[in-house]
Amino acid sequence: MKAHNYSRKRQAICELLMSTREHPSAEWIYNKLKPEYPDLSLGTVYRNLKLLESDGVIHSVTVLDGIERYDAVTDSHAHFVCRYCGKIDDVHIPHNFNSLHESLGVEVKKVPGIGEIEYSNIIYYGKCDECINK
Amino acid sequence: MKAHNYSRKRQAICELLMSTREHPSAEWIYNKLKPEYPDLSLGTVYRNLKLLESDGVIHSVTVLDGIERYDAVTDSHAHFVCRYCGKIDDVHIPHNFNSLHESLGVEVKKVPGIGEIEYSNIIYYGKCDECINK
DNA sequence: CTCCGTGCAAATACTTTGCAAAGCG
DNA sequence: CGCTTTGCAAAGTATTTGCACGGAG
Repeated sequence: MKAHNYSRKRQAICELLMSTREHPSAEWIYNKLKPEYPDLSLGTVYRNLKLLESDGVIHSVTVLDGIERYDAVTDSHAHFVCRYCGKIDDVHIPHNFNSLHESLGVEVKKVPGIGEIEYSNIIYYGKCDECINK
Repeated sequence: MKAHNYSRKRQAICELLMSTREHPSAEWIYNKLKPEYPDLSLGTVYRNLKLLESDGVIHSVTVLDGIERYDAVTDSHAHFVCRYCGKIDDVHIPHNFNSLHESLGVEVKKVPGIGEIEYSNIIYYGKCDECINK
C-alpha cells in the first residue's frame, strides 16, 4: 500500500491491455478503468497509450472506423476483424505462414528494391461466427 | 466534349488512383486534381472516395498518422510502409504466401472458431531503401 | 524543492454532412 | 422535370496539447 501514485494508472492501463483479448480503444480502457480510478481522464489514457506504444510495450493493431485499437500481446501478429460487429480476434498463424515470417517481428528482413522489413501486420477481414449465426 | 459533368470528377479521382502507385490520401488527390478542376472541393474528394470504396473499386490500404490511404490496384494485397518517410510501396507476394492466400480476395475462407475471411490485408513496416541511404 | 504524472479544457486535424445550386438524361 | 453531383462552410469526432496542480522522494 505504499507505492501510491507513481505510474499507478499507467500500470493499470498496461495490465488491462495484457489481460484482455478485446484489442481495446482508448475509450474502452477509460470506461473500464473509470470505476476503479474515478479521477481518471481520457487524456491520460491517450498519453499513456502513446507512451506505452513508443516503449514497445503495446502495439497499434489497426484503426477501425477511425478509432485506434491496441494490443499488448506480442507473439502473434495476425488478427481477424469482423466487418459486421467490429470485433477483433487473434488468429493462430498457420505453419507455412511461419516459414515466411519466422524471422520477422524483431529481426530485419530485406526486400529487394523496397527496403528492410522491421515488422509486419496481417489482418483478415470477414464475418465472425457470431455474426454468421445472426 | 459533350459529357460534361456527369461523374467527371469521380472519374478523374478513380483514374488518378489507378494510374499511381502512391497510395494517395484525400488531400493528395485534391492537390493533384485541383489544377485541372479548379472548382474541386475537398469534400467531393472524400465523398467520392467513400463511394468508390463501397463500390469495391478502391480499397483503404491503411490509416497512416491519422490519414487514410487508398489503392485501386486489386491483384496484390501486400504493402510496404516506410516508417521514416511514410512512403507506401506495393510488395510482390512470395510463393508460399500465395499458397495460403490463393483463394482469398474475393473468395471466402473459413477459420475454425473465428469466422469467414472475406479478404486480407498484409502490411510490412520498415525502412525503405531511400531512407536507408540517408 | 524538483520532477513526473495528471485533470481539465482548449486546440488540432481529418473527415463527414446539410443545403442550395447546377448538371445530366 | 427527377435524380445525381458538387461547393461551401459548418459540424463532428478522435486525438493531442498547454497549463497548473498534486504526490513522491
